[in-house]
Amino acid sequence: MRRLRRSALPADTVELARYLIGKTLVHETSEGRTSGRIVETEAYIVGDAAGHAFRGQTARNRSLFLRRGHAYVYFIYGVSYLLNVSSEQAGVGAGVLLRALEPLQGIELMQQRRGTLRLQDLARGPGRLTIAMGVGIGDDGADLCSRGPLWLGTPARATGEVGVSVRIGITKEADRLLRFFERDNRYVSGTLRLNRIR
DNA sequence: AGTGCGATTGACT
DNA sequence: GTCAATCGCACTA
Repeated sequence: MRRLRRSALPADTVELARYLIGKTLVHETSEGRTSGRIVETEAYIVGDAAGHAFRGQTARNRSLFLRRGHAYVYFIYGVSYLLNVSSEQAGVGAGVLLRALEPLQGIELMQQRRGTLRLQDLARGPGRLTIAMGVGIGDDGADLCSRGPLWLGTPARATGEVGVSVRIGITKEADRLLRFFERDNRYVSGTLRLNRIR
């Protein structure tokens, strides 16, 4: 498993969201290494009313405006941290939300962090994903394509068919088909109906 | 300074 | 299946 170069990342938000399915997310901390296959993403594109960059750059969302391949981490509902990958050129605000992982390495550590043994629940859902991976607000702005502790890696195995659906949990722009997932993967979140869609 | 609400989760019927 | 918890942020005044 090797680090993905920035030049390998598609320079378009939707293409990147699809591209990241099957790739790996790795985090190395003092507790150990955790990694997982990315099995579900959502694109938050330029001009998207549901995107955090829609009203321009602020202190909170500035990482979304970094060139592609940087982490944007934010706190939501007073409960969860969510991880995005910035997706456009510097100064343009857009990103890809990582919604679910299939655990690969450090499963015991993930179980400890999540307080459950169920593999299927370790990183199914964007808030659970960050807990399992030990990702927090301190990782906001991290470059995922440099030699840092948090990085994107090449696929651990072949990627299955990629499905498309509407995004989950939003009210604005709710009918856009900007959610991507590996079909028939049990670590994907969402309802059966959503995940049947091609 | 006050207010409304959100890219969720876990508990509960 | 439904629903409350919880708090930082952005917007209004």
